Amino acid sequence: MNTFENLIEKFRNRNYKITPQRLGIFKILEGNLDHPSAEDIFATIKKTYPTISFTTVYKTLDILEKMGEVLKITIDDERKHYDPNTYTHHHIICLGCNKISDVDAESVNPELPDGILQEFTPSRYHVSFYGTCKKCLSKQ
Amino acid sequence: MNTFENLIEKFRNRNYKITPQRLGIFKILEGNLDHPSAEDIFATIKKTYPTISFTTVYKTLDILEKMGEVLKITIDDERKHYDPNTYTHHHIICLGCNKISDVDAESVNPELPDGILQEFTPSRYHVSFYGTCKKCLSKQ
DNA sequence: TTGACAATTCGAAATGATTATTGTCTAATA
DNA sequence: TATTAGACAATAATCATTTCGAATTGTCAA
Repeated sequence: MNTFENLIEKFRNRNYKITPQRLGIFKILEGNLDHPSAEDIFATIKKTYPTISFTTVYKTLDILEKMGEVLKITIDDERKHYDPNTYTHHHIICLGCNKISDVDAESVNPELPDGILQEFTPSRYHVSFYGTCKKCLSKQ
Repeated sequence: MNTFENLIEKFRNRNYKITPQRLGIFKILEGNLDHPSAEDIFATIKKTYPTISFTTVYKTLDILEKMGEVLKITIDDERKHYDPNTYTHHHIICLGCNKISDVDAESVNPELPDGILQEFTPSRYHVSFYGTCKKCLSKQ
């Protein structure tokens, strides 16, 4: 995702107001590799703005998603996660601790068979790898 | 997934009772390539068993999932879908009509870079291709 | 700097998917 | 036949997410 300043600029251009709550959310997301859920973000920002509401968090994330500045990822059964890294990339999910990590796109190269390409025009794809991380493996 | 008869056998072996409701659900799932949601299944079986409850549908699907006879797929933001095809395979999702279709696994071969393989042991993976199907493409 | 106004906030209540609980019924077994 | 475990439907509960209305606050032009 863009830098903090970049996002402010983009919000201004679209006539979205810059509020301290939104700045707080931008700050949490900037460079964040943890794939936080809405609740994670809410919990974090509550430390700085104890009065912020869940609604504000959801609305801001919604705007960011529609602007293409964050990805809403649907790989967890329980809740959605947000990823400020909008470059094409993939995820590995540890079935032990549920931690989600990034995988660069270049190395992963799934292919669609010709037969399907005649019926379907792909615009993007996403790969989810499920398995066990080193830490969880050693615990077993 | 197994055939209808096969499932009955497996249920018997685990001392799960064979009820007409469950048979109805088995029948709906057998060979089903539509990736129905719990609600889809509920709506269909309601035609045969108007008194069946949502709970029964969820419980049966839950048992089937735990037995490894159906996959619960989490690619739709809104709800979960169930897939009786438990062989490793992938999905294409049309962004126009939301239709989900299968892609055989053999042709798709995503790879994890070595660096990650040292930190993470994958057990399975799933690829979601997003795009537009022929029908929706012609409508544009 | 101020004032007006639309955008934004908050909190409560609503929603929709899913899960848990409960009392009743049924079928298998002793 | 009596006992009992499991399955049923209905209902209530839960949990993430959305919606709503009223109060508040950035923003911009005067």
